[in-house]
Amino acid sequence: MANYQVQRGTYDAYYEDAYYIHEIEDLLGTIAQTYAFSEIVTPIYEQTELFARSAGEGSDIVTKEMFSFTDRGGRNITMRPELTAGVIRAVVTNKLYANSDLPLKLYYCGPAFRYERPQKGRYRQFTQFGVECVGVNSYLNDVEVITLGYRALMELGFPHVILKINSLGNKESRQKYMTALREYFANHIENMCDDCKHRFGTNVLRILDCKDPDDQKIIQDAPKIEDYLDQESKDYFDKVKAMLDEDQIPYEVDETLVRGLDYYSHVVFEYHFITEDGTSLGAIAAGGHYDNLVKEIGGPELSSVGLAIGIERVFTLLKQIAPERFSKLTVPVYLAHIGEEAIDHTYLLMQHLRNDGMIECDMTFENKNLSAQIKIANRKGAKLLIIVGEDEMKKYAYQVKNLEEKTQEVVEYDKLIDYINNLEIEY
RNA sequence: GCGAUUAUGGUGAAGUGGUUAACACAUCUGGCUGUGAACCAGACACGCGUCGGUUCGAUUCCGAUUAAUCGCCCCA
Repeated sequence: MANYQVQRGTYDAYYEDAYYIHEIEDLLGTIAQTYAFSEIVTPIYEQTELFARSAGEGSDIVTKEMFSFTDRGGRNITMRPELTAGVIRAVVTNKLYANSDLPLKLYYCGPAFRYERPQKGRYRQFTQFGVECVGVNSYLNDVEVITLGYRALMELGFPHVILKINSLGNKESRQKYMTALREYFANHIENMCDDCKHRFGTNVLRILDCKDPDDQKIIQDAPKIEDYLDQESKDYFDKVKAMLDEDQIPYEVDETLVRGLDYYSHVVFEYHFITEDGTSLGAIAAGGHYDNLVKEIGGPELSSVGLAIGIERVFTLLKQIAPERFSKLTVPVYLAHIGEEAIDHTYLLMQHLRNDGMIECDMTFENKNLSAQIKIANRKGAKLLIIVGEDEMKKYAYQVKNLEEKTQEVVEYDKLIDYINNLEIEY
């Protein structure tokens, strides 16, 4: 007999987990809607080329983390490693920019795939929620997205969130800065760690993130992005910061924040959360401004700003800091029958409650004795137990027992739904 | 892709180179066929992640493999 197991880096969600993950996604969707973003659903796979172009040929995502395959028609296919590229592709394919008021404000939620070493809050199939604002015409678009992310995390129940922001400047500023960095590190790279040597070739900016203490000393004296931003880039960043201040969104500027995707420019940001016992899952959400992606993918020149939230990371952390929020799911009303003859009658009564009263209820179809049924009701967390026996069937009036207060009274068939609704049971 | 730790039932877990793999919780049955407790008597791993090896014999030793967790890389 084959012994199947869940694939590495994937997981099954059921019962409370499935329910609350959905609740988190719904809440995020609602918040995005209040910011006037509308949902977009795009395919889970796209042609490989799309991701190779958008994420950057040299990025780790492209070089070693993609789930790629050739389909039966010989096409090169990749399971999306992130959703932005697909969303922008959809915008271009459907020419959404042509007949809508800009900017386009879209949100998405769905699975993404990266072939990585799994860790806590980090899976090979994971869920991203995010927003994209395509065709920005004001620094306020950036502010709006950053704020949306911050408010969303607060709304989800994080007691505090560290928002880090930085500016990579426009394309020219960024180019100049990267050249300066390359020149600077060229003289030091010999003495730096292997990872940095690798980054030197692929993405110099990433060297700034290095945690090696010896490298840190070298990095401290490296050119600062601030000095390479041209006036336009500086003004842009200043205006963003000023408005965040105005709107009382706390942030800290982190000059080493560069992000891994090649398409970012101007403002980039990350949201971090550290629990009291020091657990950090890295960024729980992150995003940035990008100027060239739409054009790169075949559309007009449109600047955009976007943000992605890692659902699994959010859920893992929230469960750790506020487990009481994710309480056991219950069935509020349970029906019990006495004697085999009462089962069918009870079933019809249950259907009446469900269909005419939208009352969540359940019963067993087995002929069990009453105490066994009470036990099941308790296990399911029922607040109310309706007992159907010989007498009750004759009179169409039932014993309704409040399992918490241990009280009991007789309620007639016609009044049952109102009776239950008036109790205002908390689900 | 690199390094480290771990792996026993539905759950928490103890344990040993050799007859029946503790204990607890949960679950099921009966004592108790109209009311949630307690109690009593039973049941519940033909198996110790998987596959090989050493051995007269392995869950226990060795190897490989798979998975989880942690660190790195990277990222949500």
